[in-house]
Parts: sequence; structure tokens; C-alpha cells
Amino acid sequence: MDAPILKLRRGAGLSPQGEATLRELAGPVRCADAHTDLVTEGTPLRALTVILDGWAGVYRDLANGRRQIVSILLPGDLTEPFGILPAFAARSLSALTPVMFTQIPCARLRAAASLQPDLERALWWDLLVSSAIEREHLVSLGRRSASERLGHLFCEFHVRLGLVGSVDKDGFDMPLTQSELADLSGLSSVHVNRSLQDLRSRGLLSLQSRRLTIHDLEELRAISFFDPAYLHADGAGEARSWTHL
Amino acid sequence: MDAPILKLRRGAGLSPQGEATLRELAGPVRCADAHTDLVTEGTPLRALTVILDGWAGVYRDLANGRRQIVSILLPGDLTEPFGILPAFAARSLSALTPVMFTQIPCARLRAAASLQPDLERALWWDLLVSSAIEREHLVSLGRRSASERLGHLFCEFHVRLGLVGSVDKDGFDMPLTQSELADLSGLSSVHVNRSLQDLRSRGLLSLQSRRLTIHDLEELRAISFFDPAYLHADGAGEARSWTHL
DNA sequence: CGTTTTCTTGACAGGGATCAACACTAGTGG
DNA sequence: CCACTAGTGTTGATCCCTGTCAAGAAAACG
Repeated sequence: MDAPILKLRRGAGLSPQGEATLRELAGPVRCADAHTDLVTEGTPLRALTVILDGWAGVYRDLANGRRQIVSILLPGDLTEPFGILPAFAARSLSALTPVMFTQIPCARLRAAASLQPDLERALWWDLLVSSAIEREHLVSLGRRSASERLGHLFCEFHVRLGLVGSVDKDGFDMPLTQSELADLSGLSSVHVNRSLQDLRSRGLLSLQSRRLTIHDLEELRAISFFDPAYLHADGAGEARSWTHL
Repeated sequence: MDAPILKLRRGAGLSPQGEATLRELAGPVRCADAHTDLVTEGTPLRALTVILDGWAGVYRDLANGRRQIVSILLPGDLTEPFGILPAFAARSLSALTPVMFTQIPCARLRAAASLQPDLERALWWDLLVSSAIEREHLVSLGRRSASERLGHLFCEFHVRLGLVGSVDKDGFDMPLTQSELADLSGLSSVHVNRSLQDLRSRGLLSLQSRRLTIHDLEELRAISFFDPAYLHADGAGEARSWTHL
């Protein structure tokens, strides 16, 4: 439970008491191999899944074989924020790397949240942020060029991973294959390859053996129209400003 | 308050009691001209805006002048579902046609919802559906061609408007300009024009003087990979199946 | 009615897709 | 430990979908 708690503490100003509650409610740690579905059969449907480690993705397949990854889940992320939505979109959530996760029964989480405004606010914050992420993703697909999309994606990963302490000064592990990046950014894998070369040749970043190094963060953000505000990662202080639930 | 109530009744099985509560909480009816922002200054920030009539859109402008419409709000739609999110993305919500709307104070709505599971479930349903709509929109931008995007959009409008009784047998009013359709579907307005001609020439639909007529719904859905399931419009029965809040 | 917005059309350029090899890496089993 | 295999990354050639620019036609509007 470290990643999610780090994230909620730094992002939403979750209190030590809220942290304790989360640790208490969390079920046993479970594992999923890469390329397997997270929500398997034996799982209680009315549970919120929390990613502890590894990368997972929510995808959607079209009838003609095209695939779109709708969102990427990083360590600390909650699937179906707040865990209230029914067993719905849960299918098609699969591990992209080996993933460690845990689950929290919705009923108990909701009960706890209603008693701890602090916890409830943190969960709302998470819902807010993850829908903002999807919205920005949508803007990328609609109005950003290939290189801009990838640049924006990496800038986003950089902030999100930073929140859970997975960024060491200049870079981070980025386990997605080019083909997965393609399904994520609405491009072909060949063109992802070429766009990456473009970004590399401009000296903005390098990506080798699953490790991304950002050489010029300022410039990378500029060329991909990245404004970190939507991630609300500056967190605690800001979060406290809307305590009115 | 007719459109939102129709929608929640048919979509989420909202009870007469829930309807009454909503009517009670609703503020006075307000109006906004086309091409003006909905959330103006004099508005209490902690209020949920409900569209009674007309079309509105949430958009995002990029630094270089490109615009992306993130979501379209039709009669009956709630902005920022459940109204819990802070005053955040509220900016950049503007009327695309003259719009009639009303507002409900968040605090009172939440209080009412916590007493009426029925109402609370309906609000969750709305949140679920509107995020599913955005997700499907994302899939469109990523993996559908121009004609498919427009076709999918029209199929979606058809179902959503049907839910509030704005579809008369073969068609409905579709007030968006081609340039707005472009900003919505991530295309240029010129190419929207040509794609519309494509759809027309295939006998799938016609669009003249702001009225869309669908000639071959089956086929239009097929070519745009439209599956109405994500809209959960079949509603009441389904909704009751997850009464466990 | 004139004026402005919207729609339509043409010519052209370009970003990105597709197809097809080939190199490289990593995991597998003998 | 090494060949074998499958997945991933890289490159080139080619095509076409879509964007851009520009100018008319049509429609909306006051």
C-alpha cells in the first residue's frame, strides 16, 4: 500500500488517519503476470482494485481488430475511481508488466469515507484527476501530432511517477513497447518508432532498454503543449481549499 | 426539469420521489445565448449545472489555436456529474445553441442523495454513463476514420436524444456547424464536409438545415462500430441490478 | 437586401498508414 | 552454454487519408 498512499498523501493531502484506514481495508497483495487480465474470475466484483506496482492498461478492441488503450494505470492508481461504478468497464483491464495489486471492498470503503471527510476528499481528488487525465488524452488524440502526443505522454508519466517516487532525477522506467505506445496514442507502431527518433534527434529525450531519460524537460513540455496543472499534483495545499464536501 | 428527469427515469429508473426531490432542489431557470460561457460570474461555484434545453460543449484550446471539444452536453445532461468536482474544469463550458439551464446547490443535492438511495444511484448512473461517453469518444479519435467518427457521433446523439424524447421517428435536430463537428471529431472542417458527403452518398443519412435524418440506422451503426451498450440507455431494469451502494 | 457566417469545391502538400524486410533482444529448451 | 524462437525495434518504399490554402456558392441574419 505504499504507492497509493504516497500518491494520496502528496496529491490530496490525505491524513495519517486516512492512510491507516486504507491499510486496514486493503486485502491481501495479489499478482498478475504481464499480458493477463487483472479482473479474473475469483474476484469479488464489488471491490476497488488498487495498483501497487507495475503498469496496467484499460483497452478497447474494435470489431475490425484495431485497439485503443483508453488509460494507463501506474503504481498508486485506483481502477474505476472511488470504486463505485458497477462491474462494467472492468473487463479489458490487463497488466502490461507484472503487476502487484490489492483490492478493497467497495461497501467498506464507502462506509469509511463517509466517516472520514479526509479520506472521502482524497477519493474525490483521485476521481477528478483521473478523469482530467482521460480528458487530456482525448485532446491529444484529437489535436496533437504524433511527436506531440508522445512527448505529452512522457511528460505526464514523468509527473505521475514522480508523485509515487519512481522518478530518479533525469528519467524513469518506461516499460511500454512501441506497439503499446501506438495503441495508446492512436498511431501505428511504425510511426511511433519514427516519432521517437524525431524526439531523440531533437535532443529532447532518449529511450533505451525500457528506460526513458528526459534531456530537456522544459522544451519537451513546450513542444507538446503540456501544462501539468491538470494533474493537480501540487496537491495537499490545493486540495485543502475545497474541503466543503 | 423535464429533460433531466426523463433521462434519469428512463435511464436509471429514478423513482417519482427522486423526481420530486430534484424539482424541489432546482433553482430558477436561466438562459444563455449561443456562443457564451455558461458558468458566468454571478454563479455560485458549488452548484451543479443541469441542461434543460439546447446544446452546450466543454472545450479545450491549445496554445497554438487548435481547439478540441471534449464533450457535448444535451438536454438532460449534468455538467460535472454528481456535481462534486471543484470549480475546476467548469471554465470553457459554453453554449453552442441558446441554452436553458438550472443549477442545484451541491451541498443540498448530496444531502438529499444520502437520504434517498434511489437518487444517489441515479446520479452514479449519470456519472458512469458520461464517463463511458468520453471514453468512447476517445476511442473514436484514436481508432476510427473520419466517416466512422461522424457516423458514431450521430448514432450516439440518436440514442441520447431519444432518451429525452427529442427524436421523431427518423431523425432529430442537429444544430452543430461543420466547424464544430470538426472540433469535436478532431478533423478539419473541410474534411468534415467531405466525410458528410461520403455518408450521404452512401445513402446512410442526410443533413440539411440543421436537421439530421438517418436513412439506414443498422448500416450506419455497423460502419461506425457503434454498440449502444455503453450508453446504458436500456436503463431502469439494468440499473436496479446494482442497488448495492 | 447587404453582410456575415456557413457550406462547398478544387488543387496541392504532408502526416501517417501499410507492407515487407531485416536486425536485435530476450526468453526457451536441449 | 548454445541454438532456436518469438517478440520487439528499425528501415525503406509506397499509398492514401486528411490538412491547408483559397475562392465561390449558399444560407442565415438583422
